[in-house]
Amino acid sequence: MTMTPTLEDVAKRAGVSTATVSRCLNSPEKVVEETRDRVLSVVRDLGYAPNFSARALAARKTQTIGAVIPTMENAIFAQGLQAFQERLGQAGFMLLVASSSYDPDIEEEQIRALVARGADGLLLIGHHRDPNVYKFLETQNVPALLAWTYQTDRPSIGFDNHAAMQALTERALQLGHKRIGVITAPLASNDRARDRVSGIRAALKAAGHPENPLPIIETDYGISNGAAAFDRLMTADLSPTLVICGNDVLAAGALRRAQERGLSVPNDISITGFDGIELANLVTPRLTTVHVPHRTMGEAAAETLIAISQGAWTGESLCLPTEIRFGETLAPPSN
Amino acid sequence: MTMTPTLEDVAKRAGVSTATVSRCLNSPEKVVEETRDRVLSVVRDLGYAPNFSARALAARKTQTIGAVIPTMENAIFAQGLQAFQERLGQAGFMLLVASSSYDPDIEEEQIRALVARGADGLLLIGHHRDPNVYKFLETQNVPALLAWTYQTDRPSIGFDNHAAMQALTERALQLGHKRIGVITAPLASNDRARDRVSGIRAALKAAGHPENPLPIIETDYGISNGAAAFDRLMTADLSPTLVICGNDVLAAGALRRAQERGLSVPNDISITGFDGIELANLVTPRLTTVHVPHRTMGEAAAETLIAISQGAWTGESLCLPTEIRFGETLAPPSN
DNA sequence: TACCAGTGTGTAAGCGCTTACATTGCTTTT
DNA sequence: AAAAGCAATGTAAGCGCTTACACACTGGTA
Repeated sequence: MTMTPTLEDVAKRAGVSTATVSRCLNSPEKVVEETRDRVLSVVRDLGYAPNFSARALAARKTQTIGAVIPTMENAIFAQGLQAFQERLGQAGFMLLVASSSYDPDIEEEQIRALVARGADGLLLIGHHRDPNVYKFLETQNVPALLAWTYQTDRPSIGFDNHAAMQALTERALQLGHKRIGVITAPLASNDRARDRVSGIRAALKAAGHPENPLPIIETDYGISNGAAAFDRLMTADLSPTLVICGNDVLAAGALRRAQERGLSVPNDISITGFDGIELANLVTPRLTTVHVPHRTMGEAAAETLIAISQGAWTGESLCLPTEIRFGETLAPPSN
Repeated sequence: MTMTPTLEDVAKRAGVSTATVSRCLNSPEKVVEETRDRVLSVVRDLGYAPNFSARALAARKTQTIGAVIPTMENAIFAQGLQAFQERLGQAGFMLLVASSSYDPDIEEEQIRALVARGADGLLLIGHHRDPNVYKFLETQNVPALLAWTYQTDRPSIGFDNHAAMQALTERALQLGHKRIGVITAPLASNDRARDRVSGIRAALKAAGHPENPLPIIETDYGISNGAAAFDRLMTADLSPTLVICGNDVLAAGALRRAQERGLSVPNDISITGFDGIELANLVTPRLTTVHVPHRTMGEAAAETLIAISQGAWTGESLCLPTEIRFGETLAPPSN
């Protein structure tokens, strides 16, 4: 097994010191052209690539940003993350991604792993986590930016889940809906979902609705889960005229099952989503949903994190506007 | 600014040597319980986290696997990658992801970056790339596993794009289709797309079809792109009775536009997809498509890469079976 | 009692880089 | 012609870990 070439190998072969080779690679303007050409051609011949660990150890920075997201399968995060990584790449940063499967313990583990790997900064989803995690990040001096949420007490970049869902619900209530069901992602491990549900409750309360018997079905992400949840909602005593879903995927599943059950949407029943992913426009009829600017958020997150890592940051959280996108799944109740 | 604690800080505070602290962390059974407890409690107090770069440098392995995928936004890769990373995580490996936006130069850059970061192995999508890239990987002694493709000359794990598409096309031809159009991802930068199109051509040839005037529209990933491509296909002289799409997303876009144009699918026109993502089942009517076992592939890829990195690998490429999933978008031509 | 194996720790030599500082050999300047 | 400045390069001290090896102690065993 051949050893992979090191800086020293290059230096020896080019007849210079390791310092000069290092300079050729990192600040070429400090080396006279002749030397530089010679060194670089040796680099090419040997197929030399710098050892990142050694470089990071010596230079004390990694040009790496870590992100822990709940899942990669979710189109929401994928799109934002893609934008995030593109922007990072432009600035010469790499992205380390880990996913937690919505499990706080796994998330903490991943955060520690990313910090250990020398991430210059971290992107985290949502705001709710064990205070020790935040303490740990402070001790380690690793800045963390929260996304998909908006908080004033920590650096964050996202939107107001509560207010957005409240606005959508109010709109629906104005149409006269009284019997309402909710399908949401599991609340225990998902603060965005909780914020959205609290937005629904706030709207109900403001409209003077009885608040107790709000049927809520919690289920994992997935179209078929949305469909199953819809069934459960319909077998409850009260058959709703409006089903508010915590995200578009669940809504798409609910919509499909409604149609399979012979219900006409929105004539017999209204259904709303949240997120505004492409899927919302693809189903028939198109979903009425809350549109979230994912790309913008991802790009802004990258810029913010880079700024933080360079010590140039104002410390302001950013709240992006969301907007209700009207499809054809929301209408006044028929009875 | 407080310095983050090092092994030595812990050692000093616990009154032991750095070697002992290191042992407590990496092979606890070698340290007597009393010492270990003392050390670990100091670790906790100080919020110590090992410096990964230093560890990697000293131990000469990173427990990190890199992956370069064309895009994160694509549900196909997302699902496989999620499975990949889950399996890696179980084995104590981390995943470094980079995306290339389907650009070979960017891909090469990303590969170099991942290698420099000490990836113990790489997951790459597809097989076609500059020979120098493979040479570089060999020089660096970094094993690479190709996925979403099946090749016998290099370690790979995937499926036969050509054969799968050929099978689907043959099936369609048996129904009597004569006028056929194709919508595909850009061929230049995507060997899977090329393989699929060559599968179509092979089927046409085998069935004795004239091969030259096969209208092919190349377009980027995206539902609206699929729709636009469908329009272009229909404005061509020959209006097809069958539109074969290179992936489900393009197919979904084509389907939607067909319906918007007042065409009944599959009565007036048949449309097929490829990939078998959830989307295929969500549209109405459901897509007839080729189903690819993404999770299985992702998991197998993880296991293979771990095996390779531990020197325990048989060297066999793996070809997973695909299967035609019949929805309701394929039927005999009406005229 | 002297010897040994076994166990728990310490010592110290790297791992492959970066970078502050020292050195060399020119040009300029005075 | 000597002093000074400057540009290009070399020297070597780490960065924070892992781990081979050395060492000290224990409790058998001969």
